[in-house]
Amino acid sequence: MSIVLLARDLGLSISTVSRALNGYHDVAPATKQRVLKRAREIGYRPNPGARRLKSGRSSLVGVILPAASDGVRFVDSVASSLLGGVEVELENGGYGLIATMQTRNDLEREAALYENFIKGGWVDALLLVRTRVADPRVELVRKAHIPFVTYGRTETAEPYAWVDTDNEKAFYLATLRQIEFGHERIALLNGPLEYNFVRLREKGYTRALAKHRIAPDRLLMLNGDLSEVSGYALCRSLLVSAVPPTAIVCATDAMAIGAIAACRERGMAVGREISIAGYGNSSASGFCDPPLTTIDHAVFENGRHIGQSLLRLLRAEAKPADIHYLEPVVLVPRKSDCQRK
Amino acid sequence: MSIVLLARDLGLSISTVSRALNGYHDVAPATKQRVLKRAREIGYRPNPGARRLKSGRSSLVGVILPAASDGVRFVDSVASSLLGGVEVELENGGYGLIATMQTRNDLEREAALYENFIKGGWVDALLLVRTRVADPRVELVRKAHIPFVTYGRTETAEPYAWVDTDNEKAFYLATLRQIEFGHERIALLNGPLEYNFVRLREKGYTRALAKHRIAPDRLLMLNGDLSEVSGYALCRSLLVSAVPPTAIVCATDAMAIGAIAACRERGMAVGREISIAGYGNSSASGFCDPPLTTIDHAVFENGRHIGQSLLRLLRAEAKPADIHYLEPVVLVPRKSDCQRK
DNA sequence: TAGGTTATCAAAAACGTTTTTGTCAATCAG
DNA sequence: CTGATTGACAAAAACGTTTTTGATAACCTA
Repeated sequence: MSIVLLARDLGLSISTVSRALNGYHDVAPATKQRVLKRAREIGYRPNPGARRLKSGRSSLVGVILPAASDGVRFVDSVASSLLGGVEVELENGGYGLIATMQTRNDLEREAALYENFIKGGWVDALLLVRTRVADPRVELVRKAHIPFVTYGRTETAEPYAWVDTDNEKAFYLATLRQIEFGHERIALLNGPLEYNFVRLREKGYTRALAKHRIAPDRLLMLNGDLSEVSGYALCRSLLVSAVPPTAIVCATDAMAIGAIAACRERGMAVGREISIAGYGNSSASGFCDPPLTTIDHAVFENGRHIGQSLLRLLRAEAKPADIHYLEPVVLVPRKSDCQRK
Repeated sequence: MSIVLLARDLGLSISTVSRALNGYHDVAPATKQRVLKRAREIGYRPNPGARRLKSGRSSLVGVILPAASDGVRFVDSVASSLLGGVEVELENGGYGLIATMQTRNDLEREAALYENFIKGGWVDALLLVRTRVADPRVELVRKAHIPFVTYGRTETAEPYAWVDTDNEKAFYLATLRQIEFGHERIALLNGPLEYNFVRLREKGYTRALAKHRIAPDRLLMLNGDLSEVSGYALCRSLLVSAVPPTAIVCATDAMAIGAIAACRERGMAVGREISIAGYGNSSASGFCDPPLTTIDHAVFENGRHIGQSLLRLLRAEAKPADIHYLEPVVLVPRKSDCQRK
């Protein structure tokens, strides 16, 4: 019974205190200041359950972090920066960010988890990460009539709010660089095809090839998970093939590091005899041997854009269809790729 | 008005429905089944705000994830596995896990954040990660009278519930291995001294030295953050010193990878001319050149222990003082360390 | 000066649960 | 057969807010 105590202490009614606290205009400026001051002194904190119950708002944005399975660990790669950026922006708008984990990743479980999270009424808006090409989550969330922003796009008819990194451009650039180095047999070590960013990276790759009239070779486009192990295994299989590639672009720095290990094992000098590029500009990428040519993308900035977008949606300042942001990428040239021998 | 709808539909009173749903014993088994069945059909979901408001329980455990600053990125390293383990166990007990981010890491902000999180009343229990030697958070949380478990220990008089990895043992083992290789000048690249695990790793290191009557050399015990950049910089400074070490044990695999890069730069063959070991058994550690000798610790298992401990605390099956678990570690020998030349 | 605005505050009704207390019949012990 | 116990349900009072509606006085306009 906290607000009544505060009201009694101030000699005011609960309603006036509530309205003062929530910045309504029908309370005298002097009283408002008095209430605010006393509330701070007394350490008054509105009960979020009660507030949520009455007003239907929780001032919280939610995100469900995908399971760490198959080497595709969202949390371990960019979550920290991304969510940091989101949080910073939301904080300005008076919102908080809560996350929960998705331990299993079968579809039924996933749907149930999202249902619970939304219907549970803990959050006012949602952030969807790791979007898939066909992603049932966006329909699910849309039906719940709760504002949401996706990090990464998906294939759906209805418009929705998204923020994404320019994956296609990234792989267009990386591939183009290899072509300019004189390479023609360029392999692509990519991730699981269900993810939308994987498709986009493939698209960028093929577009670069097409520009220079190089026929894409299906045998050079391999898909694994995004881990070092996978990069190692796929690269190995490439190297023993009849006509091995002279350059390899990888979906992640981790894969590239695995690929480098595979080359080393076969006695091939990466950055001299074979060309390798990664993606992500991970902290390790500058310290492997040779230092990895990679793509830098501003994850934190993406997070901030997401945060701003969520606020605009929550304040009804914009419609989902109006919110699209594509973060540019920049190629970081280092020593792992080279002129064709 | 959801439970009243359900009650009306069933021709029962709200109280009976509520008691049936919450498994009280004063409702006939037949009625209970009927209620449960209909509730599932109708898709009834108790409003968590209302429940929390009335009962004071939210069935949620919270964790605040530290900011990604100074290269010390908790989220990016172990959070995914750890929280996965926690979640899996909590789920069995009917609890959920929610996390929020700590974007700034000054002490006042931190205290305010924890205050809000607890007093806000969103969670029934707390998980504290990244414990420091003197950690104001445990006092803060204790005073709030909310059950909590720490991942990592801290120095405090009062007993508390903790789960930890055997950091001391890990560095005892890693250092011992170097000594057995014949090394005497063994450097330690460690993290920020404010963290408790950093102290413990130092302790393990000095204990191993002491066992073989090697005087610890302060000039060989360096502290940075836990990143590749830091490992690189610190190793570099060591190599140009008057009497460089012949072996280096590092607080993280990332630091070790940085250190390897520094050695390579100076033309020193790691694993032949100089001995380097890491910690964490990160996915990259097996693929660097040379593959890194490191320490494996079961993060997911730790998470499960934390989850179980939280449940025991929440059910008042145990006192905090009774909950202590030290996860064993295992050394993973690879090629980055070697006999002294 | 009379009637209508406006500014400032208060009363009271919700929001959807849980929990305490109460009711009524059926069962039991002696 | 009677008084006490138990089993199964219902009534109603909270929990701490927000919001709708009302009230009062002070201020305008004509």
